[in-house]
Amino acid sequence: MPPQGRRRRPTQVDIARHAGVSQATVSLVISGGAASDQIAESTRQAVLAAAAELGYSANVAARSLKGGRNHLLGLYTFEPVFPTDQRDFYYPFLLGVEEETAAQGYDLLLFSSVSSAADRSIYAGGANRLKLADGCVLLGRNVRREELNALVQEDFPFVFIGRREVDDGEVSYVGADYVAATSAMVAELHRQGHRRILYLRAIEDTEPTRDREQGYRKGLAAAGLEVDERLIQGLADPADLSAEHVLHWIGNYGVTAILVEPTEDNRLVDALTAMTDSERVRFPEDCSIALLGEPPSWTPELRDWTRFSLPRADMGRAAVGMLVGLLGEAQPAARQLTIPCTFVPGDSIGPAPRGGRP
Amino acid sequence: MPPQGRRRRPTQVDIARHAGVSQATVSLVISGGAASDQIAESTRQAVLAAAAELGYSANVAARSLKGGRNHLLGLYTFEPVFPTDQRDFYYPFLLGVEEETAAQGYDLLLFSSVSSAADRSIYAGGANRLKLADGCVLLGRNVRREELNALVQEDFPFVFIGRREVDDGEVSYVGADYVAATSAMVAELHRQGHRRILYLRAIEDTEPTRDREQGYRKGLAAAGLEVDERLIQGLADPADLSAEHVLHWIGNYGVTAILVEPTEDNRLVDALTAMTDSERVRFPEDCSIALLGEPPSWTPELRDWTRFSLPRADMGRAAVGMLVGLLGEAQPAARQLTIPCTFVPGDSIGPAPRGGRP
DNA sequence: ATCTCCACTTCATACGTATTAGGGATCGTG
DNA sequence: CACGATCCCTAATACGTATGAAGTGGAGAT
Repeated sequence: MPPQGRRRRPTQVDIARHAGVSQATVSLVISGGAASDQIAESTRQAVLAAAAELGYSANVAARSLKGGRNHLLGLYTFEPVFPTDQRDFYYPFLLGVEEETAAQGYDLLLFSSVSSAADRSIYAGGANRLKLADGCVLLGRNVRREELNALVQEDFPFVFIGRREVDDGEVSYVGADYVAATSAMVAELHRQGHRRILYLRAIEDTEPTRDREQGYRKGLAAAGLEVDERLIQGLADPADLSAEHVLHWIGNYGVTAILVEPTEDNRLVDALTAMTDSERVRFPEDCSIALLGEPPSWTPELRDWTRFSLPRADMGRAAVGMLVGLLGEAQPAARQLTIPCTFVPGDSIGPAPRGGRP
Repeated sequence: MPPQGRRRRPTQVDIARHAGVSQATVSLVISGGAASDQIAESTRQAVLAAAAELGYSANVAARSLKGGRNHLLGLYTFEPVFPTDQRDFYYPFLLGVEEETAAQGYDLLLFSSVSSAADRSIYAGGANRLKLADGCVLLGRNVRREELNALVQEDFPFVFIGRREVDDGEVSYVGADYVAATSAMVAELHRQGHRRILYLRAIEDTEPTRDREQGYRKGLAAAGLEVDERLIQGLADPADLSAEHVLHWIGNYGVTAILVEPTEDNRLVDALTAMTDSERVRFPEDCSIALLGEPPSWTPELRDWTRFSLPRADMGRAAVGMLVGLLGEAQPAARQLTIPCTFVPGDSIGPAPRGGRP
């Protein structure tokens, strides 16, 4: 006996019975594809009427099990986006993804059910949850490498927002051109007379960090400057950045400018603001400083730090466009797209101080 | 011949063959449920080893096909949320919905694939798209009544954010208490000496508007004031609100205070700002003014209008909680929940001018 | 009248998993 | 030795859809 509490949702079989045809006919009418013009108009109408009357809607699971498309794109983030202050950073990506998904005629499936950080796994419960969607956009800094590898091995169609690499195989991505942007930032500082430029990088060795370092070295080379490895400093937590640090670098290394890699949250900006407020070191009079990226949100009362900004919504849109492209191909090959960043002049860099160490 | 381009992912059958057991045994081991302690330890290990070696991951589609539920909650908005400036209004709802959805262990399906306003129908394509999800949260002001009716008839589980009524049957909703909030606003104005209070309502006769009007009448009654029907004015577009209007009301009707129903976009605030800038009428010196709700986003440089604000994220969370509750019931009955609004004092109301008409 | 052809519809099956009823050993017991 | 009991496993089936093959009936041709 079927459960009588919640009425079972109607299936194609129900419609078929109701309209006096076979389930196969219903399928042909509903999915409306190539073979559907084989159906007589009267039959088609009868089926549609029955479907409307019974309130039919296709079962996604069955459809995608069969191998067909269900017109869902997934969005999966490796970090929790919504509850934290990171959301200000990720929201523009989401916007772009959402917008383009709608424009392409897909619906968006937000993978978010995680009870704890440990559960934040694509393969939670032994299953690749992403497979519910036709393809997936991935996002986030703290990638689980083994999962990314597995995804590539399964060759599930996905596009990463941000450049990513895996050991074997290639990842499709839409990335920001950190190399060029960082290099340009070095060039600008060099133009203003700086010769001792410190690069403050994240500890983790992720692609975005590697790209910035590469841009730093490239920029120095282009300017004809030597790389002093002591000027590449790792910082576990940008909140640790203090006036003491900066004064030490100025005094001991002759540093006149600092490039800082920001985080997706507000820690870096908070640290900078604290430093400014302490008035122990002035930017850019004592030292120029520029951000290799853009903190989450920019409110007008915040200081206009020199930086470059990512076209986040554009990247989201481009990722969806690429994904839909991949889905259309029989033998999809990985694609890569790099989008330039925008230089934001700001007011935290200036000419190198004259009194610097020679 | 299997397609060699996209390699087929291993299934339980593959593992079974590999481990020399049956598919059923694999399923028992993998899903690990109640009956899995029936399996000999040696067999279990063999299966797990084979699964690991082949890189098995369960197929969600098949799993949820078998089970009926797919652990998806839908979010459908009757207005386009993302590309417009309305998004600032709807975003907090989305936040709450997303957060609670994740907390409840569901994924969120955003229905957004609409190419035109005409397509913005639940029943586009003759099928109820919402049914892709186990249940759905609905949102938006411009509801399609006939669709809402149909949804209720189908008894598809859904919760509306905002109070809604249908002709027959009951809608589950999480609404804001506009009646109490508006009534309280009237009381506050009365306390400050106002006797001639104009209510500027939306033209459309939706529940939120009706509730505000009810609160207005209730507030007047509680203050012992008569209702002058001329003081209830409809405004098709809040952008039409001008200094001329206000001066006319002050001069001809003796109005000393105005209550305005805001829109989800920035039109009302723009109109108010324009009026303030024109300096033809001053708030609150010439006339007090308060908003019956809250415009999309509040940036610090914006004037601090007196208003009340909706606990939008809370409403989103509550809606999801209610929906999950409904899904858990065998015979779900409609539920209603009303959440109080917060009074924001602001600076646009003050004591009634003395020189007003008696 | 028989055959062909065409337009339309149905049959049969596959997709991958969960589950229930039961089958085949092995063991203990009478 | 026969019989049930126990343990471990498998066969069979259902879930809802899509699709290539096969079938049906009627119109037209021979």
